[in-house]
Order: sequence, then structure tokens, then C-alpha cells
Amino acid sequence: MSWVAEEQESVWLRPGRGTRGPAAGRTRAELADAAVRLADRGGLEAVSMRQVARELGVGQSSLYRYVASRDDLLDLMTDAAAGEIGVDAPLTGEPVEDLLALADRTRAVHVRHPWLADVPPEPLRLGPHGLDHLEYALRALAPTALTGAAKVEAVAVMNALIAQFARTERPGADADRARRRAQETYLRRAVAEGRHPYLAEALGGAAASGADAGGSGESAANGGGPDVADAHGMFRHTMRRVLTALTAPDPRG
Amino acid sequence: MSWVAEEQESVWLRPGRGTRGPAAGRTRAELADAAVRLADRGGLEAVSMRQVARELGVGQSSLYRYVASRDDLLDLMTDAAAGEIGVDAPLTGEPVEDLLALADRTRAVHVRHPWLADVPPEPLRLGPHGLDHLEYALRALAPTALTGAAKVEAVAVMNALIAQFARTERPGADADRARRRAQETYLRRAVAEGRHPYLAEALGGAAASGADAGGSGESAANGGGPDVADAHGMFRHTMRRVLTALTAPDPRG
DNA sequence: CTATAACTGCGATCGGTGTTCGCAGTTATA
DNA sequence: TATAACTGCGAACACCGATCGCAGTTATAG
Repeated sequence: MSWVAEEQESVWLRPGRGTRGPAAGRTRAELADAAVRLADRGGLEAVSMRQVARELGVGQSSLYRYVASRDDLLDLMTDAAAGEIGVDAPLTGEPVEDLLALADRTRAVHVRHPWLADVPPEPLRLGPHGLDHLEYALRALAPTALTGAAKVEAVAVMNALIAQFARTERPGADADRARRRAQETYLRRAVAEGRHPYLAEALGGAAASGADAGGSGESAANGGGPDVADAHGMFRHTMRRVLTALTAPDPRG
Repeated sequence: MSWVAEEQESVWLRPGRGTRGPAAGRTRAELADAAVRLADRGGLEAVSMRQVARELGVGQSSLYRYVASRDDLLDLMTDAAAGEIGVDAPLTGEPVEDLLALADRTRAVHVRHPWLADVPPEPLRLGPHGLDHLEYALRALAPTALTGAAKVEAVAVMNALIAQFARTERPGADADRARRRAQETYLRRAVAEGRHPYLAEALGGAAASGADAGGSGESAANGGGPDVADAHGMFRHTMRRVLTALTAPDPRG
């Protein structure tokens, strides 16, 4: 990788090619498209350099002419998805409403690309579209009296919750079915033991739901026969509450 | 895997061994300990079956006598961490205060085991300790007028936020340093272009912060010279707000 | 027009991963 | 004592991300 030897390593900072050699057969955008296509079909794990190369009809090692690593490919995919959110909707001036609308559109993208929730969240994964998205959210937060840091954090929390909900509501990847069912079985049996009365009560009507303790939380409001509309309602409801809490003026200053 | 052929697959449902053959040389707990030790040192990626086997001084394939897959090993690790949280603290009866205390203790575990934030969040990753943790949280939420589902969701949101903050504040894994710095460089240059005024303003004093758009959100309040105490304060502040919002009686019913 | 430098595509290959299989050895039961 | 159940594990399989060097192509420099 000659062009990366210098100093900068971000995919987005890489300059266009020189004029010397033959033109590259594909675009980075084509790379991203192929990867997204694969991920939409088979999940993030289906996105291997070999698979992407086959999808594009090129040799595997050729991919490294466009991208320095698989992680860069994930950057491309993530930003492509961010580009689907759309940041042209006019703002009403009501931060909570505007962010809620943005959250809804982001959620839609997550539904379309369930693998988004599986992309390992790096501390800073912002491409051009990601920047636009963040800018839009900050613009929506402008009427607020929050600190810059607080605003950024509010957006981060919002996005974290969106990913959280997206994970919860996703259909289940066929392969995980067995595992998921097994874990539900365990939950049911453990609750049946009778040593978790509050849990038993909370799960009362619905079948299986849960939130893992140590890691990132998970929950599911489904089990018996939930309709998506209800899930969406739950999403909007919870999100509005959290956004209201986050955008309220800070009593400490 | 004879014992798994039947039906159930969860690690936690697997019965004790029969009395026929020689006793197993290690415990599942020892497995978990070794894995946790490795993860504490080198991150989640350091936890490979080969490494764990070497750490234990056994052959690699022997691990599959204790565990059906690497994912089961992650279950063991996660639940071991969940066991460190502690659910013996008495409840005050104030849901927000109790949950905030619980969140603080959970956060401490995340600080001690930064890899927790990297464990792929499955829809249902609850071991025995995870169940106890959830039960404790639900008990804290008992005075509330929330639905069972709403309570579970509140806990899930809380855990998601904890993981979010944990990711934000973690030191940076040495190997990612270069990548991280590169991305900060990109952010700085992009902002310097002048086409993201709100972003520029929000990042005003501090150096680099961000929240990715498509995937799960990320943020960083650090940059110039932040102290951990401030981060902790930010954590408690945000958490209290969100918890207050989530536990307030639902106007819809 | 030629030489050269820059660029592309890619086969071969390396070290690593999770997982499976079958075999030798061990132990308690029948 | 024979057998069934269990353990540990070496060897192997298929896949993974990444690297290296080479042949072929193209625009520029002399």
C-alpha cells in the first residue's frame, strides 16, 4: 500500500489516483454497494474480502487497491447507510420533534440494513455522510441551551438507543434461531424455578424478554404475537422521553 | 458433542457429567476465568480457543468438552462479569436512586473489563448472574407504575447507555491508536472546510468528539485534557435524567 | 519514439481462526 | 471381567484477513 505509507490512514483522506497507470476497474462506491448487498442478504459475517471480491468479479487481493483493510470496508458501508438517512428535511425548531423525526428515519435505515447494529462501534466512525448527519442533528439541537459536548453526547445516546431497538426488533438470522430458542427455554425454566418473582411478574403475559446484565443491554417486547406497529410505538415513546430528558436545560448550569 | 445432540443447547441447561468416565480436569468456571484473564489483558480478540487452551494448559479441542462453541464461552465470560456487579445492596425504595447506584456498580465492572462493551449483544444473553441482576433491577422498579415490558425495556436502555459510556471512556487499545488518530485528523480537516458550522461550534473547545450516524452511536467528551471525575459526573447526570424520564408514569396509561 | 515511473489486477501464500473427527486412555457400573 | 461412558487431544478442514511479487497497462519525461 504505497498511498498509505505516508501518514494519513483514513479511507476518506485518501487522495484520488494519479494519472499514470491504467484506470481502476471499480469504484469505492461499487465496493461499498457490493458489500452492502452481501450484508443485506447474509448479515455482516457474509461480508468477507473473498465474498465481496466474488460479488464484484475481481480477485480477492485486488480489493486492497481500494481499501486498506476490512475495517475500511465497514467504514464505507456504514457511511453509505448514513447517506440513506437523508438530511434535507426542514427543521421545525422544536429540537425534540426534529430529533424524533431524524430518529425515525434512522430507524428505517436500520430496518433496511439490519447488519448496521452489528458494526463494531468504533470511537469515531464518521464518513462524509456521517458528518452531514451529525451536523443536521446538531442544527436541530441549536435552540437548546446545552453545551457542545452535551449536544454531541445527546446524539450519541440517541444513536445508541436506535441501534438497541433495531437489534431487539430484528427478525432473527435463521442460524441464531436455535440458539435463541435454547436461551428462551433456559429463561423460562429459570423463571419457573420461582426464585425470581419480579422477573416472573414482568414477563407475565408476553413469553420471553430480557436484558443482559454485564454487556450491552438487550430487550424484547415480543414473544406471543406482537405487531410491528406496537414496537414502533414503543420506540417513539421511549425515544421521546429520553430526548426530552436530554434536551432539557441543565439545572447545574 | 453427545450431550448436546438431544435438544437443549444453552450452556446453562447442560446437566452435570455422568459418573462413568474420568473426572474432567477443569471447571467451566476455570474456563471463564482464563478467558476473562485473556480479555482483560488483550481485549476480546485475544480470546481465541487456542489462546484459552494454552492459558489453561490443555489441548485446544479439549475445550469443546466444556463448551459447545466460542459463543458459549462468551456467555460464560459475560455472566461471570455480571456476577461481579453485586445484587446484595439494600434498596431504598427510590427507583431512580436505586437504579443509579446499580448503574454505577455496573459501570465499575465495565471499567474493570473493557471488553464487555465488545461482546456482540445477542437478543438474549442471560446467565444465572444475569438473571439475578435483572431481577434486582426489576425489584428496584417495583414501586413504579410501569408495565412489565416497560420495566424490562427501561433496564435494557440503562444497560445500553452504560455500555455506550464505557466505550466512550475507554483508554484505546494501542493497536487502534493509529486508526483513531487518523479518523480524528479527517474530522478536523472536514470541519476546517467550513461546511459544518454547527459541528465546528460544538467541538469548539475540545479537540475531537463524534457520533457515528448509521451504526451505534459513539461520542467522546475528551480531547484537550479531561479528567475522569468529569466523565463520571457526566455519566451520573445523563443517567439520572434518562432514568427519571423512563420511570415516570406513562401519560398514555 | 523510447524509457521510465506509476499504477492495476491477481495468484500464491502466510499465519490465524472456529470446529469436527476419531482414537487412545481412564473410570465406574453391570 | 466386560462394557459403556467419559476425557483429552493430535490432526485435519474450511475459512479468514492480509502480504508479496510479478505481469501487464498507461501516461508522462526525455
